Parts: sequence; C-alpha cells; structure tokens
Amino acid sequence: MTETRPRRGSETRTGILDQAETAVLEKGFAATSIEELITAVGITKGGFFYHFKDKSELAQALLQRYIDRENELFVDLFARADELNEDPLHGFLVALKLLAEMMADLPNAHPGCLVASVCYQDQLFKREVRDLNAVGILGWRRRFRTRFDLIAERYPPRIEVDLDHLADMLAALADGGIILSKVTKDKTLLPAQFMLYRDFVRAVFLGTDPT
Amino acid sequence: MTETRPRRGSETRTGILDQAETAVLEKGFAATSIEELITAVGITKGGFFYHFKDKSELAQALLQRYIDRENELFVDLFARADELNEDPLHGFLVALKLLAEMMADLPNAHPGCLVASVCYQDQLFKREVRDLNAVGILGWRRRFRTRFDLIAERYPPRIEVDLDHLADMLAALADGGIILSKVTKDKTLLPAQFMLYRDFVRAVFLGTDPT
DNA sequence: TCCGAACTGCACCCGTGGTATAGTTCGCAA
DNA sequence: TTGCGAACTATACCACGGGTGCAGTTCGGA
Repeated sequence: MTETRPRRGSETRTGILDQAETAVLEKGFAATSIEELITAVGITKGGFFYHFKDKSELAQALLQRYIDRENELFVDLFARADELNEDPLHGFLVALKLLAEMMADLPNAHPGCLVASVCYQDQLFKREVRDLNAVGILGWRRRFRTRFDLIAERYPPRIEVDLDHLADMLAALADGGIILSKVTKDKTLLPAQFMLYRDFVRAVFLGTDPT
Repeated sequence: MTETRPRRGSETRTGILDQAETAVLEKGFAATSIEELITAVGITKGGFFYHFKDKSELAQALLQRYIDRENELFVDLFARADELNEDPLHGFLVALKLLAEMMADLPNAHPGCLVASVCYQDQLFKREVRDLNAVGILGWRRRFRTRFDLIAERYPPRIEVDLDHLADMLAALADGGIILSKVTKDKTLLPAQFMLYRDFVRAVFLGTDPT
C-alpha cells in the first residue's frame, strides 16, 4: 500500500474543514482567516499549509465535502422512504415529510447552505469552484426529475408543469427557506416550506378533488 | 431652508452605494474593499469617510436603500396589476406574471439579493443591520398575507394551507431562484419559478378541475 | 466675504495571506 | 533496530491593503 499524499481522513484536516465550514457560514469566506482556523484547531500555520497549499484549495475541499455529504443524505433518505412505500409518488411524499422533520431543529441540523454562500461570493473563487457549485445544483435537478418521470407515468399530471422546473423548485425552496429561517430566526419556516411543496406536488399529480 | 447634514442625494454618495452594491453581490461584503470603491468612484479615502463614518455604516445604508427600492417596486407592481384586473386573485396572478417578465433578463434586472448576501455573512454586521434584514423579509410576508386574506374571502381555498407560509413561499422562491439562476447561469430559471408559484396559487384557490 | 459642505492628501498601524526553512515526533516497514 | 517519510512545530519575515485620523483645500451659495 503506497500511501503517499496526506491521508484524506487525517483528523487535523477534517478538523480544519469543520471549523472552516461553520466560520464560512457565519461570516463568509473572505472574512474567515486562516489564523482563526488554526488557533481553533490547535495547529500552526505550517500545519495548515501542509494540508492545503492555498486558501482557495480549502474552499474547494470544503464545497466538495459539502456536496458529497448532501448527496449521501438524499440517497439515504429516498432509500428509507421507498422502503416504507413502494409507490413512487407516495414514496416521494414520505421522503418530503422526512426531510421536513430532519430540518425541524434548525440551525443545529443545517446552519446554512454552502452552495448559497459560495454563490454570493463567487468572484472570490476560481472557475473550478464555481463549476463545482453548478454541478451540485444540477445534481438535485437530475435526482428529482427522474423521480417525477417515474411518478408521471403512473399519475398523469393534473396541472401542466415542466418537471425540470418542479425539480428545481425544491432546491430553490430549500435555499430560500434556509435564508428566511436564518434571517427571521424562525426554525419552523423551513420545514413548513417543504410541507407546502409537498402539497403542491400532491396537487400536481393527484388534483385537489375530494379524496 | 436649513440644509445642514450632507445631502443624502449627493452624487458621490449614491455613486459609492452603486459601486458597493454590485461589488458586494459579486464578492461579499468583507472582500469589498473601500479602496476599490473609491478608485471606481474617483474620490479619496477621506471622501469616503466623510459620507460613512464606518464600513458598517455603508452596509446599513446599502441594505436600507435596497429594501426601500424593493418596497417601491412591489407597491408599483400591484398598483399596475390591480388596474388591469380588479379581482384580487386575478390581479395577483397578473402581478406574478409581470414579476416573472421583469426578472426575465437576469442578471441585468437583478444581479442578486442583498438580503441573502447579508444573511450569509451576518456575523460581520451589528444587530442593527441584521434586524433591518429581518424587517425586510417580514415586510414581504405581511404584504402577501393581507392579499391572500382578501383572496380567500372570495375564493375559499381548495387546498388547506397556512396563508403566512404561502406568503413566505414567494420570498423563498425568489431568493432560492436567484441563487439557482446565478449558479447555473440560466436566466430562465427564476421567471420559471415565479410561474410555477403562480400555478400553485391558482390551484390553491381555484382547484385543478377543468377550467 | 465668509461659512460650511465636500472633499484631498498624507501618515499610521496592524492583520492577513503567503513563503521559507530548520527542526521534531511518531508509527510503520524492512 | 534502524530509518524513512508523514505530519507536523517553531520562527522569522514580507508585502499589501484595510481601517482610522486629521489637517488642509476647494468651492458654491447666503
């Protein structure tokens, strides 16, 4: 086993990333100093630059990790939901409910979206990082779009909507809802938006006629 | 006419604000240097600090101006829409369409939302600024909520939804849609979300039965 | 003529990102 | 047991730029 590069699992490295993530979500990337990170983690400057040749490399690693984690979370979520219900529509509705519940204890559960944070400081980053961000968003779309295709086969839409747009809507509501929650300090706001979206999806595929 | 304080309409002041707004939306507040602002506007450092005693005062003025403008825009929008249609629901639907059209040429029309930008760097600002931000959001809610109350009187909702949440949804979609648009560089995304929201509102108050 | 609004010009300090380099600890493999 | 390389520490240094303060200047209007 040749193990040349610094092991990605190094405790120090993840420690830096953890610290950086919370700091960036609070103050933004530019205002997050390397100094503050290393004192928090308990290392020296040399140690930092051993793991990241650049502040920009830190940004990239941060965003990559965030996107990967989010991915995992959704794969897991849908797996659980589909276990409970094999119908594609009702499985999705269950997943939305689970999602709303997970987000109930903001900001502990979700202190902010790094994608949004990067978006509002994108000129700080190289194209590489910005592209990574776009990939993250398009991943959401693809994931939900394929699900909607499945659903639409069984439940012909009662409202004529573009399914890509419907997929994007969930991402938009998530990002927007997080912002509203943070600004108003109202934890219930984000889950409420997910449940509203759920109502919409139900109306699209099942209509509003009496059950 | 006693004209003591620096005239708020001073060209220099608004010039600084204009420059700062675009810069902040691109790079964030911390990364926006005073130096870059004054060279762009063509003044010296002293000139800047004549208008703003502090960088933080600049932030406050920036956000205040942004919220005021947005307010004006919506008052105007609803006035126009209600001229075209006196029914509260259909007036609202018209307003949403107008809004979608206005946002069609992103990012020229709307390079970003300052409220969202501040949200993701809130630890940089004093409570005063953060509170200002919350007021901005709650303003949206109140505006749309009262409208929905009006609509609901005439059109009993076909889907049981909390009208405050329905009001918040528009703000969330706006902020979220802007983020998606910026990240994916797809101008059509934001207007599409507004139109989707419109479909939802219609379904809530009119149902999905054949027209 | 003179006052104050709206600046200019300049000097200052310190935090920060980044570089360099020499030395230290420690676990693992031969 | 040795030794090598990963993962650091310790220190020193630099250039830049952000934030601040203040004294002086321009200029239009009462």
